[in-house]
Amino acid sequence: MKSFIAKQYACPVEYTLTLIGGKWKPVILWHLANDGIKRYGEIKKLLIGITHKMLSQQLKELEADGLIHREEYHQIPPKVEYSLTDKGKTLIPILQLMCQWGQENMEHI
Amino acid sequence: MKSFIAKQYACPVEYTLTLIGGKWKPVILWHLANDGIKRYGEIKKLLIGITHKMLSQQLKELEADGLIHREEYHQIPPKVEYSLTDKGKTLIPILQLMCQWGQENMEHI
DNA sequence: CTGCATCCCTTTAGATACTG
DNA sequence: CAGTATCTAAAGGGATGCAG
Repeated sequence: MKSFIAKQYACPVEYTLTLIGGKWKPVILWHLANDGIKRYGEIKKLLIGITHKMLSQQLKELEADGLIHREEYHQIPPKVEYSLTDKGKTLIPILQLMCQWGQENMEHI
Repeated sequence: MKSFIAKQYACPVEYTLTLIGGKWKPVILWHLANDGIKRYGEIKKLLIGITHKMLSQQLKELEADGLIHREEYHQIPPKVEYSLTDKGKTLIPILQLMCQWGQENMEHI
């Protein structure tokens, strides 16, 4: 999942999934898509069960892939806000489709 | 990724990704969507680099999740054919969207 | 040809502690 | 409040051999 390493993809779907796949990334993107700008701490409260380390890591990767924007305010205490970039916003239809499909199918578990 | 274990999902997207996420599943589904019925060996030839173990595992999980159908012919040598179920076919739009998004964005790497 | 089991190594993620 | 580093436990995936 190290986005900066050159890699060969057999299929574009595989590439897309390296950017938005995984346990946390889609949920992070989903919240930013719905709520716009969010602070680090706010995101952490929304993602029940995520560890501090994981959230930092995921946000860092999403930023490196140009999907989210990181705005840092140099204050004490620090304050950092995250939001979707234009590229990130183009993923919303995909997230919506997956969300819809999940809702329609997961109830039969 | 053990699909038969009860699990809580914070978001339907997460559930969807446990079914179609990962390195191989979307590609397998993609090929079955395009070509219809395929034999085990044919799929293996299409997925460059996949190991024997991985393919068996992924196919088994996809079958357990009701996304693909497994038709076994009791012959010597054995012959097994795989195809999408109706449920599996409902995923095609999602795969198409992800494929399209990947094509439009991965060229800028 | 297709599938399962085992061994083993690599990768990933959780817990904890520390910095600005 | 936000982020980093380290250590460790657990999961993932490759290679190989055996079975129907």
